[in-house]
Amino acid sequence: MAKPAYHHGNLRDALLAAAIEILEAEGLSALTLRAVARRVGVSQTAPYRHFEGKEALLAAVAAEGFRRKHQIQLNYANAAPDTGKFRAAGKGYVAFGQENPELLKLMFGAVIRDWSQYPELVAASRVNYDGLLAAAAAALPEGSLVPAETVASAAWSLVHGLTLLLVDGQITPERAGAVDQDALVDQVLNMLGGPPPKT
Amino acid sequence: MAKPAYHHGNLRDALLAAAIEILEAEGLSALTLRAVARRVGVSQTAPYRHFEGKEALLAAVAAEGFRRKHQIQLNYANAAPDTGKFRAAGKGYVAFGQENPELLKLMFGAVIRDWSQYPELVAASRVNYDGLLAAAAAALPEGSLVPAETVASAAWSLVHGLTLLLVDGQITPERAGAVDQDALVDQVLNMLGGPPPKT
DNA sequence: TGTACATCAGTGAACGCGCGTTCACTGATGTAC
DNA sequence: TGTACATCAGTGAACGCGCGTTCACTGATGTAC
Repeated sequence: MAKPAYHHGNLRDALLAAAIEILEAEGLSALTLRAVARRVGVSQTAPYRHFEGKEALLAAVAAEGFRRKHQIQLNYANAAPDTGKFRAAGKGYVAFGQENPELLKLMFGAVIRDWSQYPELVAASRVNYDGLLAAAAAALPEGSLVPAETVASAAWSLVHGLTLLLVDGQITPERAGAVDQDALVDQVLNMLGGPPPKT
Repeated sequence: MAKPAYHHGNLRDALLAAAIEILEAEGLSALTLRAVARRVGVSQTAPYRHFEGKEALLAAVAAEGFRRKHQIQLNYANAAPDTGKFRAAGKGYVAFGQENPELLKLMFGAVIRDWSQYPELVAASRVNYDGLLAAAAAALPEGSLVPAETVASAAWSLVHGLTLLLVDGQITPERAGAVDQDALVDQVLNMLGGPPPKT
């Protein structure tokens, strides 16, 4: 295992992991096929054994991003009581975005032009979206006049925007009048669907 | 005016306009100094007379973006009655983003690493933010327990996220259970701060 | 009004670089018998 | 168990390309007298 074998054994996964590391450390413009190969310690043409080309690698990275994000949101929700699962999933979203801001932007940006070419990506994002919808439905008070789809879209928008504005430094605790970032996130989430509870 | 003079006369503005056109038509990766010069019909080194380098051009483009966005939001707010100005400014945000999605991402993305190097950019974004804060304060019911900063941050997050998810095709009227995009935006905006009014 | 000259905007050739992708190849693996 | 051979993962040289930036330059403008 120590010395590099001719056959890597798990090159595809290693390339994906390296790509995400480069993405977060140096940004999208530094994420090149050659840089990924370099980081794994393999020749610059080796990635073509596992990906059709650069865009296919990016699509696989994005799909992996959706899987990781979904898992984090599940973890957050599972750790919360029933009444707090929807909010907890939102906090998981923010947490994922703060650890992987560039990945999040790749997942939602227009870098991958035609998603239909990458079923793995479509599937991973679909699983994540279905989780959102189910959580929104479960969080609705019974007899609600608002459909779950609307709540889901609004919650998604709020959390997505908050995450991006936080990681880009546009919203800060200072600007938002909050003592720290946790309080900031709570205050913003409280604004969805009603005034904050009077404590 | 018809034939190209040796001195352009307004090259700086022409370069900015060309840069925005390229950005929206072909994306950030196509936005190169050479492409901008080409589009204006000037030698590839001419931009250096007006910008220190590529990043300075990008910063000027982002600043122009903030100015345009601010103006559109003002136009929307001015056309609305007092009670609807805050919401109208939000709709102006969405409208700007739909016409200039790549520009919006450049303005808020991490492409320009150190804003402090570009006072024009800091000033333009500041003006825009101050407008948000003032509109949020004006929209608060008297005696509100929620500070304007919190409302501003939540509204900004909601509208920013909605805009990006719309232009990236992640939220659609179909997914959100809305008849069309106007209705979708209204429904999502209604979710801020309380349940929708029973019509 | 005319001229000398400083200033400044734009030119065009050139540099070094890293990129995505292709190609013919070689080394390792696993299967048939 | 041993051997022949097909398969497949990874190699390394090479291609053409567009990029940001530099340099010495030239043409146009405007000001001093």
